[in-house]
Amino acid sequence: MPLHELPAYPRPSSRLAVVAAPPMCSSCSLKGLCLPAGLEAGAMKRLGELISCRRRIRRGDSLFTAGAPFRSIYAIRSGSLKSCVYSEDGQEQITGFPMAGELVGLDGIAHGQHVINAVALEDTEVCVIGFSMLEEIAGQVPQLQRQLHRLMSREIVGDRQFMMVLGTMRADQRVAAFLLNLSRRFESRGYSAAEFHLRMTRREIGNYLGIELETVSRTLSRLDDAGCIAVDAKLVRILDRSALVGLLAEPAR
Amino acid sequence: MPLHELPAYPRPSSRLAVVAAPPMCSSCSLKGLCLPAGLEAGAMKRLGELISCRRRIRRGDSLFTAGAPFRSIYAIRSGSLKSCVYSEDGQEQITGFPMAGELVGLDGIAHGQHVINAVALEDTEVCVIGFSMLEEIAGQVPQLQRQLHRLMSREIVGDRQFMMVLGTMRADQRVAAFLLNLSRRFESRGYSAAEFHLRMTRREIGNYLGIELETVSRTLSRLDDAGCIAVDAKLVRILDRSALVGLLAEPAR
DNA sequence: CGCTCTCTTGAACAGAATCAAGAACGGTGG
DNA sequence: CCACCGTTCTTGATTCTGTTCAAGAGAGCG
Repeated sequence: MPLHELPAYPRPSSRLAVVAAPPMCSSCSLKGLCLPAGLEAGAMKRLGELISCRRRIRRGDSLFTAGAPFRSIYAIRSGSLKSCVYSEDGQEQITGFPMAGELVGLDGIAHGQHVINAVALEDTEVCVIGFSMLEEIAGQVPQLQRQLHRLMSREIVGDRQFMMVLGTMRADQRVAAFLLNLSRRFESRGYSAAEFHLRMTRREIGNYLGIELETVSRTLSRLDDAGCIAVDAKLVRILDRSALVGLLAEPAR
Repeated sequence: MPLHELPAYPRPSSRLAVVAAPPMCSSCSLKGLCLPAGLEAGAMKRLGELISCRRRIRRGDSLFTAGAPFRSIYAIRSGSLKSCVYSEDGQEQITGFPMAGELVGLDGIAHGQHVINAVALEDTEVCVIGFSMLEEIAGQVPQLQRQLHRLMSREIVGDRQFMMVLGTMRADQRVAAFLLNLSRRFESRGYSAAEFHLRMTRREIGNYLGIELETVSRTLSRLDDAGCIAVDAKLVRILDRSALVGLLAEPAR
């Protein structure tokens, strides 16, 4: 069954935007990817205490916007987001497409208010984690502290590696790198690595990759013609993974 | 007196690469920028305890390389570095030019070993901060914990904002943004915002900005002709700051 | 059902890369 | 102190990748 038909998670029946039900990290299927990764039972219980509530964001709505006061970070339970920054003249730059199991909002720690915007690409649910409480408990539970640091560091590493994409790659390599990245992340969430649904538009992909939407479209068509992938609108199937990997190994721009 | 003639800090007379003398954050002129920023006396003392030693790196030598086990982070006392990642085929991507008062090595937390390389652009001195000890003391000193998180978050925010440069800007805008960024950072360290010395080559600037070194050279010449800046080899004077800022506001690529 | 947004594809154009050559600089050793 | 070498930098000519402009097809939504 293709990914886009799967209900990511059963919807709670409540229509409230904020869901009060205690989420319980220990029973969450994402615990291996998220903040509780590697925590022993006791530490996981402490972590559970501080997850005050869940919040649902409808497609197109913001989880937080630049300038908003920073109080919480968010663990994505289901769905996906785009995180983006805006220049003074309103130009958008998408800096990532966080998905289930990933943490967003870490940008707010620096100055006490968010610098980045997080917009839902589809209906999305997050666990709200009060940050001052998280810091307090992290001070008592070294495992949790370490995991928080690991995740922040991973963010830095990911950003740095993405600079390689923006700094050195041709358009077709950027698109290939993007598809391979999505594939890997879907796979580590238990979905197919070979077939997935793009939640973002060509324009958003292009913006993220530093190329125009027409170039994204053309590149996808060309990779399709070459038999590397099969594109049907937002549905992508990876037919020849090694060809994509090979593209990245090419001498580059 | 132009910046490049100023001795950044008095050199210790010892010729050893590792300097044992206790550095004392409280008396360091960079304490307002670095890890001790905002710490009260007690917390600063605890921080001082865990700075085991200083280390000097000669121009061209590495502070750490990708793959090296992660044990410490480093606070730059004087000098400057380039941090870079390499692809499997050896392609370099420079991800930043950290300077005095900034922290490097945070990339290592994620996987217990460094992912990034840090190479000295000039003779450089750093304070070595054992990370497990830092985490331990941060657990006891909330102020320090908060400051560590702030600095990691700042790293993330800076990376995201730099993606705007790589993703949306023309070559001349990238160069202008680069110069303005350097200017601001020199200024916050007490140096002139209008006149400074580039510690990196045109090739390194181009690599960082995702353009070719010829384009960097041409752009600098053009900005010079336009009267925005005066370039004499590695010495840059900013003559018309608002013109540079105006460039950034232009509709972009 | 019609509207808007998204996507694809083509043609012309432009900005930056590449190739090339010479000048300037910095370090080394005679 | 100066000649030499390699590296860095500048500048020009040419090429090419990707952008821009344009038009039509397709999909989603009220």
